[in-house]
This record gives sequence, C-alpha cells and structure tokens, in this order.
Amino acid sequence: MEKHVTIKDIAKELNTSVSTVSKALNEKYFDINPETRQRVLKAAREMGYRPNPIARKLQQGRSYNIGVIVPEFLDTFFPEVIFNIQKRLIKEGYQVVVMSSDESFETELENLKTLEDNMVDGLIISLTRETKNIDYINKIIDRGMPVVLFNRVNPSIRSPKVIFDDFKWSHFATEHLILQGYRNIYHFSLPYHLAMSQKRIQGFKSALKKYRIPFTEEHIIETGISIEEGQEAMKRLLDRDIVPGAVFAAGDKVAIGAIKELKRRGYKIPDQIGVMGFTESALAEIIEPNLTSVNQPTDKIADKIVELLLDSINDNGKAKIGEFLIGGTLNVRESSRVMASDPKRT
Amino acid sequence: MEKHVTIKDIAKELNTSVSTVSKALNEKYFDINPETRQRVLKAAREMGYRPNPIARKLQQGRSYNIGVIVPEFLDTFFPEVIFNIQKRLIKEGYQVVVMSSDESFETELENLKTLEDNMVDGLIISLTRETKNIDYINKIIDRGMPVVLFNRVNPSIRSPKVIFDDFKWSHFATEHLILQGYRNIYHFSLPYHLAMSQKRIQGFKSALKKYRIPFTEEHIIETGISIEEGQEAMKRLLDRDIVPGAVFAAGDKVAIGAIKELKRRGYKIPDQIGVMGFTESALAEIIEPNLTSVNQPTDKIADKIVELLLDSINDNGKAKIGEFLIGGTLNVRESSRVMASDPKRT
DNA sequence: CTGTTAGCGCGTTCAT
DNA sequence: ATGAACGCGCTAACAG
Repeated sequence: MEKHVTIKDIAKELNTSVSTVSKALNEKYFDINPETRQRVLKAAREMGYRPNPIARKLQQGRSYNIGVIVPEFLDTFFPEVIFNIQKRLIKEGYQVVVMSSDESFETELENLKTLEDNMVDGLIISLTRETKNIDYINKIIDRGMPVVLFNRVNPSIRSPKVIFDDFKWSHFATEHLILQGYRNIYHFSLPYHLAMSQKRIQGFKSALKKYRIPFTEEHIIETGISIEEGQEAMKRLLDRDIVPGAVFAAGDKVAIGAIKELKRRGYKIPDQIGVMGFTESALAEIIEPNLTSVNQPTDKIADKIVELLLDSINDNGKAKIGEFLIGGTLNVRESSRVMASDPKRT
Repeated sequence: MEKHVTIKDIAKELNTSVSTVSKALNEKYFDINPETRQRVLKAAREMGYRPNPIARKLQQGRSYNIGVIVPEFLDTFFPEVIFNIQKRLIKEGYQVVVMSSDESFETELENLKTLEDNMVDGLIISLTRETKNIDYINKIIDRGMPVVLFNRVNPSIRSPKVIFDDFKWSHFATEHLILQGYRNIYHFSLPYHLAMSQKRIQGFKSALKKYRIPFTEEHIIETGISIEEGQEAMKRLLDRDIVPGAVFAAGDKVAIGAIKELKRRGYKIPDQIGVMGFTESALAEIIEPNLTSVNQPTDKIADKIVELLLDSINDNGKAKIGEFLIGGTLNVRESSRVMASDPKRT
C-alpha cells in the first residue's frame, strides 16, 4: 500500500519548502525562479504526485465539482441531458457528480445537503414531481451557491431556469394536427400540478382558438406518464363511446399507450385517428405507425444550462434570475400524416 | 451569506473546548459526562450544525461515498442498475456518486483517479468498450480500495465480478428457437472483443450442438450495439441472398434493426423467420411483433454488487475474487411464437 | 525569489 | 471528565 505522495514529500526530496513547491505547482504564481519551477515539476512528475482535491477543497472552498440532481434517470431524457452537461463541463475542467432523487422530496433534500456539504462549485437541479417546498433551495442560493434549474422548475426559486418552450411547441403540435385536417382533438395531459402540463394545455387551447375550433374542457384529460396510463385513458374514453378525431398526448409514452389501445380495437392510424406525442424518445421510431412528436434538443438545453452556471460561478452571484426558453423540432412521422404537405417546423 | 457553523462555534457558545464537542458528537466516546453530551447535542441542533464531510475525509480517509463508473447511460440498463444500487446503499448510510466514461478509456481513467482522489470508500465499475489496459484498476485495488466490477468485466482484474450468466441464457435462448422448430439460425453478435460476446457465442454453439444442428462459422456475424448496425447486418445478409430461418441477436437493439429490415422486405415474423433478442429493454414490447428476449434482472444484479462491496469494505481486503453469475428470465413474445407450447423459462 | 507560519474543520492522543 | 496540541494536505500572508 504505497503512500500517496504529497507536496511535503516533494519538498523534502528537493530540500526546499512546501510553499515553494505549492507555488511552483500553481500556474498563477510568478514570484518563483523558472528553474526551481521546472525542478519541482519534474520531481512531481517522476514521483507521481497528484494533488489531493480534498485538502484543496478544505482550504479554499473550491472543488471544481458540479452537482447534478435529477428526479429519475430511467427514461432517456435526463441521461441525455446529463451526458451533454458532462461533456461540456469536462472541457472547462469540472467533474460532474450526479445524484437521483427517485421522485422523492426527502431524497432530494438529502442530496442537496450532501452536495452542498461536499462543497460543489455549483448545482444543476431538476425538481421532483412532489417538490413544493423550495425554502431550502432558496437558502442555498442565498448563501452564494450558483444554481441553475431546468425542466422541472419552480418559478419562485431565485435562480436562472432553463425550460423547454412548452406553450409554443404545444401550440405548434396542435396546429399541425389541425392543418392535417383533424378535428375533435383530445389532449392527454401529464399530471396537472406540473407547471409544464399547464403550459402545454394552454398551447393546446391557443391553437384551437386560433382556428376557431370549438372545444370543451372535456377534451383535456389528465393522465400519468407511463404507457399503461396512456392506454388506460384511451380505454376509458372509448368505453364511453367517445372516438376522438385525434389525440395529442403530452408525452411519448402516453401516446404509445393510446396507439396500442386504438390498434387493439382496430382503428386505423393515421387515417381514422391521428396521434401526436411530445418529448420525443427512441420509442417514436419503433412504434408502428411511427409517432409524430416534438423533439426537445438535449444538447441545446445542456448548452444553456452550462453557460448560465459558468456565468453564475464567474460573475459571482450576479445570476440572471428568470426563464430561458429552448425551442424544439416537430418531427412529423406516420401517426399524423394524412395529407402530403405541412412542412417540418423548426 | 451566513457562515457554516462548526464545532468551534459550538465550543465557544458553550464555553468548552472543541475536543469535548467533538467527542460528545461522536457516539463512540464514553469518557464524557452525559450531561455535557446532552448540552452539546442540544446546542448543535439549535445552531443547525452539520459536520463538514470534507474535513472528516481529510482527517480519517473515510467518506461514506461510493463511486460508480459506467460506460454510458443512454440505454436503460445502466440507469436501472445504478438506481437499484443507490436505493440499497442509501439504506446503509452511503451516498452514491455516478460518473460516465462515455465509452472512452481515457475518460474512464480520469474518472477513476477523480474518485480515488476524492476518497470514496468503494468503487463499482463497468468497463468501457475499449478498455484493455487494466493496470491502473489493479493498482487501485492493491492500494486497498474495495472494488466490484459488473457487466463489462475483465477476468484479470483482482476483484469480485458480478455478471449475467451469458453462456447459460444464450444457450436457453437458442434452444427456445430450436424447440420452436426454427433451423438455419444466425447469431448477430455484439463486438467480438467483449467477453460477454464470446460467452453468448459459446452458449449459441452449445445449444446447436446439443440438438445436433449443423452450422458453420458463417452463422455468426459480428455487429455493433445499435438499431442501425443490426439493420445493416440484416441487409448485408439478405443482399447476399441468404435468408435465415431465425436470428438470435445478442442485443435488443440489434434485433430490432433486424426486424425492421425483414419487415421492410416483406418477410413475415415469426412465421417465416423467428427473431430473438437479449438484455431486454422497454423496446421489446413496443416493436411489432413484440420481441422475445432474455431479461437481465437489474435488481438482483444490484443486490449482489452491493453485498460484495459491503463485504469488501468491512472485511477489509479479503475480497472474494471471482465471478458471480446472475440468472435471468426468458420472455417469450410474438417474434418467436410458432407453436403454442414451450413454457416460460426461469 | 524562498521559507516560515497559520489555518481550513475535524478527530485523536496525551496531559491534567 | 476535560482541554491543549497536533496532523490530515494544501494555500496564502508575511518575513526575510
């Protein structure tokens, strides 16, 4: 069990002092003889020296670690975003530490504390489904921790927030169905209490209004986020002898559940009924017919998050509180293709 | 920016010394007046004291953090395993720190060093696709770090290894196709240099041998891990006017690629050609026909990993070097259902 | 340009 | 039962 070599070892080896070694190792000091620096660097290399980040953290409160907290990573969205965040931050010399809250507010709070105690230089957070109390996050921010929220945000948190432009793209998605000739469109919403659900509902309504298509609140149905929940919702609707002209589901999985049930009962998609998803996943191109969906560009989302976080770290507190909207792409596939036209929207 | 309260603050508040406070806070000291301890505990609570893990790490080299390094988390397998690992370790008082290597050996090495430098108490690793040099991992192990490998392992690493019983379940999978009446079965392998690929190839051969079914090395084709690569492989085969009786793909995505190409050319699955996947993913129940596949139980895998790691941490070095095999389930679905029978295997 | 010293927060002897 | 003093590895303020 070979000991870890420290600056003290190097100092001893070179018959010099620890502070000299420390300065030689840190680029920013210029009051040091270039030759000495070279000797130190050489010795450090030969002795296999690696700085101890723990000691450094303790001393200067800076860790070059960034904490990321997400509600889950069983779906592909968060992993993709994390992956992209990591890719960019590594270039800036940061390491990324990921923790999952498993949709539990308690775990989220623990993660928050752990990362704060471990002195990460910044925090990237997507809230739990059940997070309503945001006092602790705001407290952390007030203590000076750079924080960026994304995707699942809470407007009362005093940090920059990166979110997808749900309203706009929900509007576009609905408009697409309308332009394809579909009427009597139903919206399968994600759980109502999520801010994004409300935005998507508003986008849905806005498009209907624009084309003066009559609708009642019954056209909006609250579902969950799983395939099963989507299928259940579709089943309940059909059991009441309601046959929609089209279904715009606020999530791909819900859309797929709906398709399954429609196919099971022999309905033809897209000819009889159109189906549209949201937050495109790999599943869209596997289900038959391929699912039309709105793609959220995880790379752009990650870009913006990293940009805002680094700003916040460097500008030291002058964080731009507010929402930064990211746009997407409407990927038209078979499940909504009635007519030939309607250009791809970007 | 309120300061973080330390034991020194508590000591000052109570007009006592830091060492007394420290002892009072740590259960294991008994040479301390119970009343004093209560006073300290009360003050700590009221002042909102939280121990600084960084300082503690520096002092005693123990962090109650476990590092996890995986090659990617874009697919569902690793996220699921990590999720389960986290769930179990949290109960034991550990926090889990996840890093992705993005299939790059260099990044893997960096992650390894970062986590080691950050004094994690243990390491859970699944190797990169390109990892051939394992000197560094072995060096870490020799320095006394508890390490458990899983899924992507290298037999020369001196640690416990948790792997799926690829041979056995590849054998079962092939046997299933044979019992369904399929002949002229092709195996679409993952990249050859992965140990698991070889195991699955052997299982494939073993089943053919058992039923005395003739085959040539040409029945084994090296592919990648993506849908596209599976589709490409199928295309190349059909372009050479070779029509398999069945395809056993070593990965679900590859299988799905194969199905896509077969459907595109009008072949009927499972009637004309049977298809079998491996390492079941959510996609299996979405593709049509639903894909028969071998499920790897991520919860059992995580259980074994955590068990071995905790053993290694506590027994302090007496790690059981060797392979621990985990069994799975054969989920028979539409893509291989020719005859009615053949019971579900577990 | 180099060395001495103090201190980050904590746990741990060793006196008292 | 309590407290003073030291060290974990590093950086920074200050002498020299």
